[in-house]
Amino acid sequence: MRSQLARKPENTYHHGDLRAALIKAALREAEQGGAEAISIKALAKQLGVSQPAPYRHFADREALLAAVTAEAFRQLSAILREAMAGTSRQSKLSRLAQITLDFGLRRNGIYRLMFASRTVSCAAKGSELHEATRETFSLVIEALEAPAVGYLRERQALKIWAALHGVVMLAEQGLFTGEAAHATREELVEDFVSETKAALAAAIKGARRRKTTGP
Amino acid sequence: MRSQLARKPENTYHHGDLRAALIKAALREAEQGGAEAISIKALAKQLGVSQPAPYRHFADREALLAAVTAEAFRQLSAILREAMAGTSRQSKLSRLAQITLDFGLRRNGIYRLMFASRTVSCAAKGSELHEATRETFSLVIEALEAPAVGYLRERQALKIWAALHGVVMLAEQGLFTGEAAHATREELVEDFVSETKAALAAAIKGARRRKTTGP
DNA sequence: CCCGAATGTAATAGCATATAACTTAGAAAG
DNA sequence: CTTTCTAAGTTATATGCTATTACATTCGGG
Repeated sequence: MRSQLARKPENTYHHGDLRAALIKAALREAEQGGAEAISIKALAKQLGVSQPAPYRHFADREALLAAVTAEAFRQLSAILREAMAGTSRQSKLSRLAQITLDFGLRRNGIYRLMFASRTVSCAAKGSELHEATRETFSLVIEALEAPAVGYLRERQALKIWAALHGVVMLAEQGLFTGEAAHATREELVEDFVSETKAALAAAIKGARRRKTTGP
Repeated sequence: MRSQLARKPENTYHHGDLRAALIKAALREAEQGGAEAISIKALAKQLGVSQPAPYRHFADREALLAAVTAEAFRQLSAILREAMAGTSRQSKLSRLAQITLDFGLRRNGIYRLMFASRTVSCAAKGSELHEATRETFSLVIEALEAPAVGYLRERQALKIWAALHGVVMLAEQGLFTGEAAHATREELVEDFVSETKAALAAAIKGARRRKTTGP
């Protein structure tokens, strides 16, 4: 492995680490315009290499997009993990939710790349991208700290995760800026957080009862 | 205005209604591959006209996408409206939710065009597309039949609408097909539906109390 | 030191968007 | 009925992106 130089070290035939540089630059491009804003040609020009050079590292555009998307998921995971580290047990979920919302709105191009493209759904099971997405989701389950049976937690995790993405989506569409938006995105997210907690608590209670009194 | 013929009436210089035919054909293309699958050139070929012909009806590709997206929203509205017509007051919301989920999964290319592209968020306030999206959303509010103050209904409508789209998104990503998917998409949607109803009922109760006992 | 693999370049094919200049059909006015 | 104007379509072309092929260079291991 060579060191991860962001730029070509000037007048050298080889770039240093073109693969990493491509992903980094592509992420920057996608920041505004999403996947559509990622152009192999433009990236090559930016990095001072010839157009076909990127094809030495990625089979085609889709492969680059997949790698970029995986990197984006890892970044989100890192942000979430760090934020949740210094947070009390009971406010972990709220923090995860608000940070995801913020990420989805501020870095919306990236967000669309991650959740709204076909790239993800086409990712094979063992692929880098597939692993990255599952790892992010596992943080959601983690945030739902509770002495619950696995599948109860997973169900609530799925729900809060889904709700969260829905809010980002609608916010993007401008459904909150309308004349009759009597709730902020943050409020809605907080609603979902508390409903999730309540539902999980109720489910646990129900499960215990069934366990002690029999099925 | 000329009649809305789907195909070119053979050997005529003019098409008949190229604009409508383009939207129809584009919608068919997007069914599988989303917005990316829509190619002006390919559409022109399909309809038997020259490549630049579509530009007489749409300024550029974006404009065509916007029109197609608006049409998709109108179709969804029509489906929802029809389904809800013959449904009891209390199961309207559930029906709307399940039908939207089904639409999002079966016609996923179209769905991504509607909710996951930048086309919608860029739509100007008075535009055809903007109107179409707001009309669809108004059906959600309508489905939440309840003697509630407007903004209470709207808040819950936003929530269920968001949650719904999140479920579609995750389903697309394959988060339900994993080894540990202990809940179907339909079950999650039903969860959201009942939680929404409960939350709305609670909110109404709270509002009444504040009204009678003072703020 | 040399050879092979990895990585980059130049040239080019193919497809899509979009524009310009020209043509035709149809309708409206005289 | 003819003239004329406009909407709608055509051919030709410029530009930009993806991707492939054949060739060149660098680097590291034997």
